[in-house]
Amino acid sequence: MSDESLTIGEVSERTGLGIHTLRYYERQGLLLGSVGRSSGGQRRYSAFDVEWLQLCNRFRACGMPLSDIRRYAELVAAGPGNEQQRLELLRTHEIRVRAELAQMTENLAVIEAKARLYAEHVESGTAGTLWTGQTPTCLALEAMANRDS
Amino acid sequence: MSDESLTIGEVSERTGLGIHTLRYYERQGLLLGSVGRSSGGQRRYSAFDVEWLQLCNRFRACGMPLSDIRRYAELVAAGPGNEQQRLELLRTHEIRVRAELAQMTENLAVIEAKARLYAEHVESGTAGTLWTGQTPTCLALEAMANRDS
DNA sequence: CTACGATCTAGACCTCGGTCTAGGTCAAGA
DNA sequence: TCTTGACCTAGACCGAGGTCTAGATCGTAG
Repeated sequence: MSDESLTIGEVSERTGLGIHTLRYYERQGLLLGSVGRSSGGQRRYSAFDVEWLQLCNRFRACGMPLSDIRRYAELVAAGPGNEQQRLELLRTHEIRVRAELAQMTENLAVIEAKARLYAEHVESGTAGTLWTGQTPTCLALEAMANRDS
Repeated sequence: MSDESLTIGEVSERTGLGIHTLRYYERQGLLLGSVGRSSGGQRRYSAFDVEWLQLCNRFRACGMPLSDIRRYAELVAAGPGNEQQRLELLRTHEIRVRAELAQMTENLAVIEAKARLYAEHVESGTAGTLWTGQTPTCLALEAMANRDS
C-alpha cells in the first residue's frame, strides 16, 4: 500500500476487475499510455490509472464495446485538440444506450404484463381455467402451444 | 405464403431472426416442441411458432439468456400445472432487468455529465484552457492523464 | 421434365470479453 | 538467507450467441 503507486492486486480490489482482466485491458490498449513499472518489471498503477479504470467500468456497464473505449483512450492519450471527437464518441454512445434503454423498458413492460396475468390466476387458483376455453390475449400463445404437445 | 404454415425463410422475414439462427434456436430447444415438417422434411412453422419467436425476441432484447428461455419453453411445453414456476422465472428476470436498467441509467448520467462539460468548452472554444491549470472534476482524469504522455 | 432457388444436416468457424495455465521472477517478512 | 505469496509473459482456453460451409435434397415455375 505505497503512497504513490499501487500493485495490480491493489488495483484489482479497488476496481473490481480481475488481475487477468487488468492485464487484458492493458494489452487491448484501454489504458492511457502504458502503466508504470517497478525496477523489477511489475506494474505500478497511479491514482489516475485507477480513476480511468473506474470510468472504463462505467462505460462497460452501459454496454460500450472495448473497441470504443480503446478509441476514446487513444483520443485522451493524444492530448488536447480532439475534444470534438471525444464528444462525438460519447454522444454516439449516449444515443445507442438511450435506444437500448427504451427497447428494454418496452419489452420489460410486456413481460410484466404477462407475469401479472400469471400472478392473478395463480393466486386465485384459477390458472387451470386459462387453458380450457377461449384464452386471454397475453397467454393465448402459451395456451395454444399446448394444442399438440 | 401458404395459409397455415410458413417456410423458414418467411419466418426469418417476419421475426428478423436469420435462417441460421432459427435453426440454431430450435437445436437449443427454444421452441415449443418441434417445428412441423413438410413431407420432404422442410420446416413448416405455424402462426404460434412465429408468435413464440417474437416473444423470444422480447426476452432476448432485455438480456434473458438462451438457457432461461429454454427453461421457460420447457415449462410451457409441459402444459398447465407449472404456472407458479413460469411466474417465478419471469419475476426473477424482471428483477434482474430492473437492476440493470438502474445501473445503466446511473452510468449514462455520468457519461452525459462528461459530454456536457466537453460540449460547453468545445462550443466556447475554451477547451484548451481545461488543460492549463487546475482542472474541473469531470475532466480532471483525462487532463492529468496527459501528465507524462 | 428441368432448372434453379430455397432448405436440409452436420459440423466448423467466428466475435466478444474474459479467464486460466505453465514456467519463471520479484519482494517482503522471519 | 530463505520462504512464500504476488507478479511476470505468452499463449491456450472458455462460454455465449451466433454465423457459415459443404454437399445433398426439395419444390415450384416454366
